[in-house]
Amino acid sequence: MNYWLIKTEPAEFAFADLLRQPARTECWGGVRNYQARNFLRAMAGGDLAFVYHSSCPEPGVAGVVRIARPAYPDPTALDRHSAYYDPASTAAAPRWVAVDVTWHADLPRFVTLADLRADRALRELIILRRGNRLSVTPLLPAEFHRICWLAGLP
DNA sequence: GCCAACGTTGGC
DNA sequence: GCCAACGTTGGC
Repeated sequence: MNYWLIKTEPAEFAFADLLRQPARTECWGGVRNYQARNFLRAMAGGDLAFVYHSSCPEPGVAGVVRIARPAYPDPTALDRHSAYYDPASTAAAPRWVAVDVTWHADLPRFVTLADLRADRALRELIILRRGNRLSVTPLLPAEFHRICWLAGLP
């Protein structure tokens, strides 16, 4: 079991929007950074990930998803009408990947960015590093469980 | 391979 | 809107 943190802009797609998707499942694509892509590739079915809201009035951790389907070619990269279309990616040689994520748990408490920064146990969290921009990052099991605790999960 | 220019991210 | 930080691009 591996643990992850994935970013989204809630104005585009918020954690709560998962509840309105068929089977509470969404294709998580559009990642266009090689390091983040490699983390997507490293995900296994059943892994858990926090969904983090960024570029919004209250940045922070909003919920937990489970990886329902591991990496496959990102359909948005091949779709001419998608904002994430990449002409350098082809069906024969796909450059980008997506995973499917399924709703796993709501959080009793929204964990703000300030909460994360204030917690000494989370000092090494990748997204707290200066200048970090990765939209997909791994979490240590201890970090995952610490954030669960901050969120009021059992 | 270097590196300047440019674009993007994301908190504030 | 600002700006720091970083990734990518492309000329050389």
